[in-house]
Amino acid sequence: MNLSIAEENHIKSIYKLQEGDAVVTTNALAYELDTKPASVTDMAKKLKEKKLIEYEKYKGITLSADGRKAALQIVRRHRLWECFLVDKLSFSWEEVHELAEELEHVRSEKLTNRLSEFLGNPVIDPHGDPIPDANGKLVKPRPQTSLDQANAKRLVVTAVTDQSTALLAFLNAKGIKLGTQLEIMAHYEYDNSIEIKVKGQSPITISEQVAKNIMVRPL
Amino acid sequence: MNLSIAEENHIKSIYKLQEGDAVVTTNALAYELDTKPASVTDMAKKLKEKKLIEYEKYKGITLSADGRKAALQIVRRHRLWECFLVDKLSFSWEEVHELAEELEHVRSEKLTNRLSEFLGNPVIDPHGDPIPDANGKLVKPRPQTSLDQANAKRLVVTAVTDQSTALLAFLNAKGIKLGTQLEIMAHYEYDNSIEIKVKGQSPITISEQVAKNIMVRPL
DNA sequence: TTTATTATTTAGATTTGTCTAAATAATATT
DNA sequence: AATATTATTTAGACAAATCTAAATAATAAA
Repeated sequence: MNLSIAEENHIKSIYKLQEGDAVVTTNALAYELDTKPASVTDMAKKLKEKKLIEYEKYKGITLSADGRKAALQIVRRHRLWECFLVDKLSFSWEEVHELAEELEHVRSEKLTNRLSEFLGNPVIDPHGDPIPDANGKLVKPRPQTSLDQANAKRLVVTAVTDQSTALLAFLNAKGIKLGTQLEIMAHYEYDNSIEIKVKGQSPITISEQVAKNIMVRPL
Repeated sequence: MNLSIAEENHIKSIYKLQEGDAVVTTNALAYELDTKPASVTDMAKKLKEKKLIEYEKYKGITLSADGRKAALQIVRRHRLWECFLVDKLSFSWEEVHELAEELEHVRSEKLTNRLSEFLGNPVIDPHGDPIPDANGKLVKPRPQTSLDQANAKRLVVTAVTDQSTALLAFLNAKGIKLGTQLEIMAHYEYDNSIEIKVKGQSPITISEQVAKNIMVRPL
């Protein structure tokens, strides 16, 4: 099955939005791909034709077994290239996504596998996300860590360990709750405070104590 | 100036066929790109519009200064990726061209320059062709060598040192003359004979003596 | 449960890159 | 020079991927 770049991008985004088995909505996919809902509908018909997704009018999209396999290959290539860029070419976290976005579309199993070998068959990428192996097997989903020792840049809040009203009030005031997406802007060694940016807001600084009680996982 | 993949491929092929300053013909370019003359005409109009080529109806194509600059960047990327594939991922000569053909279209100067650095800023690629530097400067064109010690796979005949009628008759019979494109299929250590394939013909074996008198350079 | 709102799809258009078939220009042959 | 051949261009068509505007379905609100 030979996929175009557009088809690959759709498959990849469906995989991302599914997060397991959820049904993906036309609008959500259009937003994710920075395109229009009408375009997504067009593509959905095509991908259904190719048996890569399950799709019925107005009922949303899920990947078929074949679609999931394809998605995992694309994700594998993307994350391996990110490793390459960071480990070998000294790029930093935040620069690599865009480049990997292009490199991932070079569809050669031999290249992919040799690249993986060259990198020492890494199992997580620089953002903390797991890299599927050649058969599409993923290592167990990355465990959550407390925000103060997260090593990925973009995170999502999964839990808050201290349930004190004081902390919850603070988090509430800052617009932080379960599922909130954060970006780590800086660590300040002096007091281990962390500057974070909540999606769509301006950056704020939080103390080590607060950070220790916020559980996160890489986005 | 943001070029599409199709535009880049045309620019690159024009550069290749120009070999310095020759005028490139619509048919030759179509053949090189495995496309149709009508398509080349269409693209020529577009590239002229973008001021990357000089082109007048029925008068053939040459690169403009800007076009040459663009071509050199593409060639640089292509050849660096070939180095990477051979030096780091242990691919062999003949496998890398196709892959580099795809990788070359990732247009990021930063990536290109870091890759070059990572490889030790090589000046020739695995086929013996020079790699333009970040400014588009090429090291002196690779010197011709005799066919028996050529280390690149695809070659073009540049001279024949022995002018004996016997040799010329032999070459003539085999369809080999100045400008003929050859491909080395195998070296036989036993008697240093070489199996070569003339473009469009079936492979033939030539003796060391003949090979010593055919001068070639990498294609 | 009717109405308003939001989500999704359809219909038809657009852009890019390509093609075929026919027309025209350039070149070679007689 | 007239004619044949080859090279190139034009005209019109097509597929892929996208879009806008309008129509329709699903969902939420009154």
